[in-house]
Amino acid sequence: MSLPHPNPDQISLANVLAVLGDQTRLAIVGYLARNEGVAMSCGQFLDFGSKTNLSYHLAKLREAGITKTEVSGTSRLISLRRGDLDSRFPGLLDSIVTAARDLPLLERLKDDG
Amino acid sequence: MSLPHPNPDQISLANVLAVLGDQTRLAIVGYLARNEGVAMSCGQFLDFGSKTNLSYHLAKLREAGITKTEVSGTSRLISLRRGDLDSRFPGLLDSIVTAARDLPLLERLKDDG
DNA sequence: TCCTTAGTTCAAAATTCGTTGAACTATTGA
DNA sequence: TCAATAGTTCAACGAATTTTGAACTAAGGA
Repeated sequence: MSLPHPNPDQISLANVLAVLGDQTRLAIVGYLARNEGVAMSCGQFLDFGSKTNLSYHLAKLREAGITKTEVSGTSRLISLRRGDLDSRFPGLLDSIVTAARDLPLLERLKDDG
Repeated sequence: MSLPHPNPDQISLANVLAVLGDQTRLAIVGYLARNEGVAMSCGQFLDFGSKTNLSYHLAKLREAGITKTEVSGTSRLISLRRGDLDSRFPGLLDSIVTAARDLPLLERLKDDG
């Protein structure tokens, strides 16, 4: 129930890379980056997999320190931990998100700019 | 015997991240980056694992397009494919190598600058 | 030619990962 | 209170990954 997040200094580079080395999670992060500022709930990602499956991938992202998950009523709001990632691994998130721009899975959700 | 390498356009972001999301391979890349220009053979990395195990990890790095392996007599010379990586994923390698600078495994080999 | 050095390949074992459905919790709204 | 919505947890399963030792290849030097 408590949704544990690692502290910034507990975020490990190898783990961040391993967690992002998966098509589904990379697509989720690409989508979050492209819509930074907009509140995202788990349901936004149903194109990427089943509800159960997304719960698994979103937990991996949270546990790696890549995303923040806030409980809001019956849903959860998911966002990138951009500040923490940028200060811990300068330039990493930007280079990944840029390179992920036209990944096949992401194309499915290209309804924005 | 032939040591196949992927073409630059065959290098996949998710695969690069997955392959680097491993302590041993990340340490190898960190060491290669720190000694760019110096010819490296597999034996340089024996501190990171057994001969067999290194052969496995070095093959993964080569197959992902991260390193180049050239046969030279009885040994192989390993180098980063920096140009290919930089043009395909700008900034990625630098941010990873910078962030990997003081990774525990790498400390073992800190005999250089 | 024979030995050594450098590294690969193979098969087996151990581990970890991704996906699934069924059952569950918690919040909201009627 | 009752039902619907949003998401989690659990156990199970197959697939992929890592690690290991034993056997192998290929080049170089004595």
